[in-house]
Amino acid sequence: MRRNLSDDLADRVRAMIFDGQLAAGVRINEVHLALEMGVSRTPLREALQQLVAEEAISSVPRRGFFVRPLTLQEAQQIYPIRAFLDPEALHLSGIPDTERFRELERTRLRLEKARSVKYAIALDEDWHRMLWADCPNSVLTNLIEQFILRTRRYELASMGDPQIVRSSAQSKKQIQVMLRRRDLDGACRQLRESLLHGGEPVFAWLRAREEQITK
Amino acid sequence: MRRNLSDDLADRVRAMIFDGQLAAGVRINEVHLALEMGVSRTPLREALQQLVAEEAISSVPRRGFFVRPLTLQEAQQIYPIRAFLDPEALHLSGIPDTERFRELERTRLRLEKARSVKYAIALDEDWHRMLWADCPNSVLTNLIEQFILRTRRYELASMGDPQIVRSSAQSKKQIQVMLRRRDLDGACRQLRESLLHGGEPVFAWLRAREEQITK
DNA sequence: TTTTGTCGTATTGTATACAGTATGCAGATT
DNA sequence: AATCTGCATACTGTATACAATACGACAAAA
Repeated sequence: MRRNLSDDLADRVRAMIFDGQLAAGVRINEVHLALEMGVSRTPLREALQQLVAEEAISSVPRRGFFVRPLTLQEAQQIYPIRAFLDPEALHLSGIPDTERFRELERTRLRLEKARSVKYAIALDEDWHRMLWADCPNSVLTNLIEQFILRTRRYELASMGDPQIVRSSAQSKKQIQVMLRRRDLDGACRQLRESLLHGGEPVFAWLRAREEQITK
Repeated sequence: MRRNLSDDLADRVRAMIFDGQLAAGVRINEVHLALEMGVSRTPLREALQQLVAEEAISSVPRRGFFVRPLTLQEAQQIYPIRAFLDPEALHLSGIPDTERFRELERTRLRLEKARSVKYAIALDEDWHRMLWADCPNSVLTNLIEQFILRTRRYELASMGDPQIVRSSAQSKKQIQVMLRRRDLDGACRQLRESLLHGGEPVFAWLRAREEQITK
């Protein structure tokens, strides 16, 4: 099904935000950006509205669209939410089948060897998606996908080194072990812990940065 | 801060969907609707995109916008989500202060006496909002607000009688009692149960309706 | 009778034009 | 010097115009 220009634009602008081409906090000039992207303002505005719904940008009536800044406060609110969404989805998924176990392990190993940050983050996301791949509640999984986008932005910004992403490798292994033992509740608890602590490097980075700005 | 026309339109169209003026499943004719509302297509389309983000309508490229149908399947996915979002928010809010207790009780009493369905639903929503009024995680509360909109549509459609809304009155009372006893965890559990069962009348209505359609 | 193809029309997608408003600067006023 | 006021300008908000496409009706062929 062919998509609209607006949808493609949303992807492109999101990418520009994620890789810093559109810096956090800046005002988006619709005329400039439309010209730069070779489209008119109408579909661009529609794309920007989508990104507003994703909370990637904000809209101030009669002032324009702004790339939302990354704040410690927001990060500290987002990660705890994933910490109960993901386990809930895992719980509804049940114990993975053998095929899924293979995929989990394969992804985990690739993640250990990953060199680039972007790739490591993508693998980390994939690993998490596999945990609730069989979740029958698609409203819930769509919700998690939304939050994956929101956390991705923070992780891309804060991780200068794939090392940090891999720091959660140990807990991944542990979760897989518990699942293999068919201890679903235990795995959920472990996943919750993992996600709660997973935000720490991001928080640290934000704290350091906010102190820099203050001084 | 003055809002844009698009935002007002979003409210108006949402209201038209909620009260059935725009029936579930129908295709939205942009030209007609824009004419009818006395505006041009541009801000109307922007409004419709907002409603797409709220999952009130869906968009099929080159075919148009459609009012999303109400399905048993979706209802059965939405209510369980609120059943863990709301308690989480209550948990983060902590025990309400005395002022909030008064508000809770006042709202609960009004709800018992409510005559119209719309009013009863509004009071029910307000009562729930008060439970997590002190929740510091605004990302979470915004999320719940989104889901309140989604459940509201189902409740407005299914409840021909304020009686049904009041059916959860007993558990409200119980939750308040537990909070007064400063048993936060107990109240959260009770709230979870209440929300899980709260969907039942809606499910029953949808089941009955879907059978009607099938036969 | 069914199917397929073509054409006209209605409708969405995109571009452009116009209107209204926020912003910054120059000069005036205290 | 500081603040205010008016104006020019750049930008967003909305309307309109144009392009592309989906859909239905009708006709021709199997």
